Amino acid sequence: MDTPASPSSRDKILEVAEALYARRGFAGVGMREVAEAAGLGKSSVFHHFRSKAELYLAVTERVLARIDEGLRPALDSSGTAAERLDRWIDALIDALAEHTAAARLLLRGLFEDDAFDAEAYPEGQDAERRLESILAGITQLLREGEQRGEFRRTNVPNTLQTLIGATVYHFASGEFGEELLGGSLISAEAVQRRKDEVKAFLRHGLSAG
Amino acid sequence: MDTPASPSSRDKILEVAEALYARRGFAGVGMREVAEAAGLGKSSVFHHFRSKAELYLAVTERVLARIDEGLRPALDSSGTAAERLDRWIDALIDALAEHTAAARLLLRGLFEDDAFDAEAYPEGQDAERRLESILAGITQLLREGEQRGEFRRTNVPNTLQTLIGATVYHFASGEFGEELLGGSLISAEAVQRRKDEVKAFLRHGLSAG
DNA sequence: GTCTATATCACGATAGAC
DNA sequence: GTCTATCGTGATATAGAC
Repeated sequence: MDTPASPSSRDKILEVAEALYARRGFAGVGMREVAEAAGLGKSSVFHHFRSKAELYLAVTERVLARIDEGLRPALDSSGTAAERLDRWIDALIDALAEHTAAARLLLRGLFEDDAFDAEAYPEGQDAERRLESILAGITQLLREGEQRGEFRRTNVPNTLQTLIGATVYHFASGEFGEELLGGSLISAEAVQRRKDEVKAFLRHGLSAG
Repeated sequence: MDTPASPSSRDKILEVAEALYARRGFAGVGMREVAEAAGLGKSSVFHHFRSKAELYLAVTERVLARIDEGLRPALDSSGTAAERLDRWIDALIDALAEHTAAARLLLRGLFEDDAFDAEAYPEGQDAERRLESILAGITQLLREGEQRGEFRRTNVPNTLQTLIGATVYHFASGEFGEELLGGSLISAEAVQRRKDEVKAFLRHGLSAG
C-alpha cells in the first residue's frame, strides 16, 4: 500500500490503458498500442496482465474504486438528505471532471454488453461489486429523502438513471459536449455551472419561479 | 424512393449492422459477422459498401434520420412551449424505446471519438447534419420557452445535455438499466413511467409538494 | 449482385533468451 | 521484468469467375 515516487510499470500500463479504452473501447484498442503508450514491449504487458480482458477489468475496477471512495464522505456526512445529495453530486462531478476518461469508461460499463465470462475472469466481480456499492449508497440516500418527505415520491431507479445521465453522460460527452457548450467541459467555471444546473434541476426542474 | 415489399440486400445489411454496431461498437463488429447476419458472403457486403467505415456511417445516418423525422411533428405542433416539449419528449422516448439499438448507436455517436476522416468519408457529414437538425429543433424550443417566461432561465446547452442523458442514455442502458429497474426498459408500462418521470423532472425536479 | 480465393496486415498470446 | 521471435487466427479489402 505504499506510494512510490515513480509509478511501477503496472501502474503505468493501467494509466495509459484507461485513457485508451475510454476513447475507443475494449475492442478498439490493441495490446500493442497499450504497450507503446506505456513505453514497453507487448510481451511486457502480458507479463503484468495475463490477457487483454484481465487488463480491461483491472482498469475498470480501479476507476470504480476511485469514484466509490470519493463519494463515501458525502454519504457519511450529516444534514438533511437534500444537503447530502448536493454534496454527493458535487463529489461525483468533481471526480468525473478530474478524470473524464473515468466518465467514459464508466458509461461504457453501464451500456455496453461486456459479456466477460464470470468464471474465467473473477476480477470482473470486483468491478461489479464496486459499482453496486456506488449504487447502493445513492439509492439509500434517495429513499431516505423520500421517507423524510424532503423529496417527492419517485421511482427511485428511474431517478437514478436520470442522475447518471445528468452526470456520467455529461462528462463522457467529450468533443460533442464541448461543441454543444461552446467551450471546455472541465474548466472550473463549466464544472461549477454543471453542478449548479444539476442541483437546480433536482430541486426545481424547469419550472419558472 | 419506393418501398419494396421485401427489403433489398442493402437494406438488410443496414438493418443487421445497426443491431450489431449498437451492441459492440464499430471496432467490435467485423464485416464477416455482418455478412453472415445478413445471409450474404463477405464480398457482397463490400459490393454495397466500399469500406467498413462507410457502412458504419450509413447505419448512423439512417438512425439519425429516423429520429429526426419522428421529432418534427412535435416541434411543428401548436400550444405552449411546455406542451410542445412534452410532445417532443414523448416522441423521442417512443422512438428510442422502439429501437433501442438506435439509442445505443446514438449514444456512441455522442461520446465516442469517431475520428472518421471528413475528406475520405463525406457520408459522415450527412450524419452530422442530421444530428445538428435534431439539436437545432429542441434548442429553439427551449429558448422559446425561456423567452415566453414558461421556463426558468437556464444554460440551454446544459439543459440539453441533461435531457439527452435522461432519454438517450436511459434507453441505451440495456442490461444494466433492466437490472436497475428490475424489469423491462421497453414494456408499455416502463416507457410510460419513463415519460412521466422525465416530464415531471423537467417541471418540478425532486422537490416535494 | 453474389460468390471463391487470395493478399496483406494486425491481433492476442506464448516461448524462451537475457 | 523486459525483450525478440513466432504461432495461429481473423481482420479489411481486392481480384476475378459466374
